[in-house]
Amino acid sequence: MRRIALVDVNNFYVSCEKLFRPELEGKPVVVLSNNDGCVVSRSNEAKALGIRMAAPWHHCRAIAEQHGVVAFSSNYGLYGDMSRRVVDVLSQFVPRMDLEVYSIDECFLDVTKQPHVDASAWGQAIRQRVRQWCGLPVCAGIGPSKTLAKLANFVAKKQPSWQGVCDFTSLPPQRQAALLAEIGVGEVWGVGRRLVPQLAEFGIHTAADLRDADAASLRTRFSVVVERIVRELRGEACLEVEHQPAAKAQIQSARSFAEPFRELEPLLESARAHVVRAVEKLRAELALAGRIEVFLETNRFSPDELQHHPVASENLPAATDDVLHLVGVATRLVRAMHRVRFRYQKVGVRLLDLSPRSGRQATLFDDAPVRDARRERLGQVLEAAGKRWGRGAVAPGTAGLAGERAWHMRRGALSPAYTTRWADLPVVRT
DNA sequence: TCTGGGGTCCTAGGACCC
DNA sequence: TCTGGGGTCCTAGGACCC
Repeated sequence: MRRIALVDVNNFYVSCEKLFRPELEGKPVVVLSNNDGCVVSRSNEAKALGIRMAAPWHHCRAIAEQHGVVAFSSNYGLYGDMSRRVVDVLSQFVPRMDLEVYSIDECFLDVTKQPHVDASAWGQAIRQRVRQWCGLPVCAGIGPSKTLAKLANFVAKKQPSWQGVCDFTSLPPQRQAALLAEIGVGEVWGVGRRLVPQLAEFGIHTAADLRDADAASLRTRFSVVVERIVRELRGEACLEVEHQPAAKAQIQSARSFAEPFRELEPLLESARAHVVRAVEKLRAELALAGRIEVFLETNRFSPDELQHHPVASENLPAATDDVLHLVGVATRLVRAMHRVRFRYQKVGVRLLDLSPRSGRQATLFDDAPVRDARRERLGQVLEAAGKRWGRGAVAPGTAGLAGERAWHMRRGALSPAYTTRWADLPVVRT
């Protein structure tokens, strides 16, 4: 039987912030999304106050003030660095081949080949070492499939008696069934809020109900995805632990503004900056884009606002990572979509049809290998400058330089870059 | 006043081809 | 008046994840 562990950090972003602010222990703390828009991480105390995941922050203001909730803007530099440290520790417990970094705060570990008799003790050892070396609390769930590992992790987190580790594989079948019967079907990985009421029509309310449902008829009614969830719940590993991340199919850069704009110019600047950022990511992927898409959005949440959500895209004559060419195309697309009567709240750029850079395809009428070489050199220089002085330090004309943009985002409560900037290192007093 | 950003996968349906 | 069968490719939309 396969044995797969899911290890994740509890309340990850909040735990990172609390690590450097120990006086916040026991206090309600939240971390907000970009633009300080939504709550994306909550301490247990904040959860207890009824602050919901993804709740708009301005809806929580009253309760936050009343209970002294401490809010942070998201500090992805810090979280990314802490994430790498956790992965480093986990790599000591399984070969790199058997480790999948699934998200910024979660890893799947394939422990099938591990010789330990007692997976719970092994999980406790992981907890102890991550706590000691990174200062972060983690939980572990172990199951015969990824879906059951996820559920075991959920159980380990919710029920204190497990002490943060639940090995589903070691439980007798009746005990497994009883656990699954306590868990709402919406907690199952892959069952979202739309599916819950539709499954209820089939009399499926708990994880146990879903496991025991007729897989074939669910496939007909829904899709192969739901069928696969059923099989995974039965202990059949349909999903592998993938140690190598799959090549990206698309790259996106988009942001809401602090204030909406009618004018063309800030939209152009923003779109160009998104192209620059997307190309940075593209180059980091060692990939080329075959198509670019640009979109504008008005404020979807405002019923009084005139709505406009145009999308425009263009196939590129040859797959490219040429930032100047892409800026030119994006500029043209934004100009064509923009209408002055709307107040735009968001601009975004997507690079699609990605292909590996090594497989670069010249066009039939490729007339300018010399220009290509110069453009390539320019791309490298921009990339190096961005790494050295920070993103947006150097940008193609009128992409707007960092620090002087009218369309910045709100980030009112940002914590220091404790682990990634010398000036922000915490000082230890003796 | 104030509602994130970045992804993936699946399916249905239309256009088109032989 | 009759109007196949099989296939690909593309796009839009829906659902999910963190």
